[in-house]
Amino acid sequence: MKYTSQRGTKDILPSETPVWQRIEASCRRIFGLYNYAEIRTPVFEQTELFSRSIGTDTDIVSKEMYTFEDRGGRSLTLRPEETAPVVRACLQHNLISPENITKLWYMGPMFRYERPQAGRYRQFHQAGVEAFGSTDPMLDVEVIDMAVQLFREIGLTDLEVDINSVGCKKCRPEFIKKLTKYFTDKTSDLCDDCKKRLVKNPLRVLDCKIQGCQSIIKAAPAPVDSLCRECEEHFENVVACMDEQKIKYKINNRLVRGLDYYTGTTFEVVSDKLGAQNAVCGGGRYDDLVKELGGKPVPAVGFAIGLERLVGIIGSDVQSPKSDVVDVYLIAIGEKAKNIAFDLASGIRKAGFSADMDFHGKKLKSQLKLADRIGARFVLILGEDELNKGKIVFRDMSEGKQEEIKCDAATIVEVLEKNK
RNA sequence: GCGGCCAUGGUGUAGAGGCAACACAGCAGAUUGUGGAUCUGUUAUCAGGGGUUCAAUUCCCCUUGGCCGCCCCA
Repeated sequence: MKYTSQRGTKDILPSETPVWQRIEASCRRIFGLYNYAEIRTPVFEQTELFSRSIGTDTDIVSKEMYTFEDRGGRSLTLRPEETAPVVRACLQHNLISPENITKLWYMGPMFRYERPQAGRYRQFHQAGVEAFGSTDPMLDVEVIDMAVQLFREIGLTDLEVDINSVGCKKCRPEFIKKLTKYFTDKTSDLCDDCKKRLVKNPLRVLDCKIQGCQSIIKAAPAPVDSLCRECEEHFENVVACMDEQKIKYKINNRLVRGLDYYTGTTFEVVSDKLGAQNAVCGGGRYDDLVKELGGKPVPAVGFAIGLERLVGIIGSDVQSPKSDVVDVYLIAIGEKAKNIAFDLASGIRKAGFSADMDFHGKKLKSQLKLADRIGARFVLILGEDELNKGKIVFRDMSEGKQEEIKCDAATIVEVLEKNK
């Protein structure tokens, strides 16, 4: 094969689009129920927007961005995530302020240059929300609840919500200091990766799955124990509100996210049906990002859902919806009949019935076979005999009965309405 | 960026150092213009390049791609 889709990219074929459409419809519905409005931003932005917001030392920025120079010498990057572009758009169009709440949702392709594997692609799709303008813990819970409701609507069970707090600008540095101190005299017992992490991003050591490290991590200080008063109070309120709303969750004090802009609450929704990449949804608070990108300080919470992963979970346990059937299949024999059929098809469609016909000049038998295969409910047959009589055969495919009716669009539509 | 496994018709799979097999799908046909069943026929330079050999699709190497894992993330 000469041309194939590029590494890490995938065609979503007609057999799969119904699942996608269902998910997309659910997203629209649920986000709408919470009064979030859709926003669409370009797929590329100036590179600096991402390096500034996500953090220069993160994996995303240091090695996963699709960055290129355009003909005008600008450094552009295909968006690896959507939070920064949404903030940029909000600032550019004055959509947010500290005094008002702005609730937005988005859906679309993201790009990250990584080795593809289960649940990971170079072009993948996310649907997400961002709520600006309040530090209210209840807003955190609203956002989490929205994700939970969405998954429920889609019919997913046995998902787990993990939450944690990574602290703010004030208490996080303190915690990192504490953590580094705890690990320094134990470095030799840590795995090689963790030794690197300890220097690059000490928080990530908490996330290590290696057994040897686990035993050390167990006794390590947890972020929740080092929160400042505001962060602690905020987190307690989030948890209390989750309880009140009866949203099931697990406090996971090893949950650390890889994007620098997160502050306070972080959460993930994980599924055990996904293999190594088990998070379907990730999010949290980012109270400093708007200011860092040049706006007034406006706190925010949001999440992103990985649509491929969602499809990955659903694919197995939800029956794929039946493909749409066509109402009428027109069978014409001969050029003259074909012309008339073409015209009739157009009239039938105008009345709101779907119609299709043959473009191969096949025999009656083959055309009938085709009509059967595509699931046509009715077939119209126009051959020599009918043509001479000014009639057309109207055949009900499931009954196997047929009758001759007058060959004009109005009569056909009338009969269709009657048989609906 | 690193590691493991893999690469045969449209699809899913066999196969063996010397004629590439089977199933499904597709198309055509089984007496004139009637679908779903059955039967018949038909569909492959065995991913690309190099090497070993009288002979490679089979063995070896490289490349590319796929799947999975690490890292990280959705």
